[in-house]
Amino acid sequence: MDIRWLKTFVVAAEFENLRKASEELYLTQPAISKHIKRLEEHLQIGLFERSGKKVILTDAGHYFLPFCQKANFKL
Amino acid sequence: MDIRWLKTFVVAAEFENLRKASEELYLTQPAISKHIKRLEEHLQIGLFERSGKKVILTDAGHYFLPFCQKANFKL
DNA sequence: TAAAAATACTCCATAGGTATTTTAT
DNA sequence: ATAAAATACCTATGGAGTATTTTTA
Repeated sequence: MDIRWLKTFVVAAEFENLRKASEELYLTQPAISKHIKRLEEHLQIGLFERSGKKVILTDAGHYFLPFCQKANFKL
Repeated sequence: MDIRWLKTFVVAAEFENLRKASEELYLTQPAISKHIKRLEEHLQIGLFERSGKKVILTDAGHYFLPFCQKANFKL
């Protein structure tokens, strides 16, 4: 698992908007989608609820977020 | 950067022996060598001193190890 | 000379991109 | 209609393996 997936998750969760996250991280929107998807698969947890063009944190996502923020990814 | 590189570093550092680390992690010895090499490149820090068939932690490696052990890699 | 690490190579998986499609507003 | 996310496809990189070479103890 790539540590950058976590950074992507944090930014995406803070914006609750993948396109904005992609700009923040200098990546494309599809790249962000894939990071999130692979993180969810890896953890076997749904982090975002998709309802069309909205993306909102699930309960699990809310639980996981501060843990990731704290880790801070200085590596 | 793959989070498994860190796990590999911890095990390799504890054994100071890449072959043993490879057995512990169910990987091959060349795979371990590459993990370490890429982690060093990524961090731009030498973690092990190579003197032929010995592999010993550098000062930086000693400094970095407890940080990685603490992180624990539950993800 | 035996054992440990590094290197060369091959194969396959995945990261990231562009282009496109889907869908909710 | 517009804008956001997902999907399809492509290329390049990297991960892990086997086989081999290097090195020193």
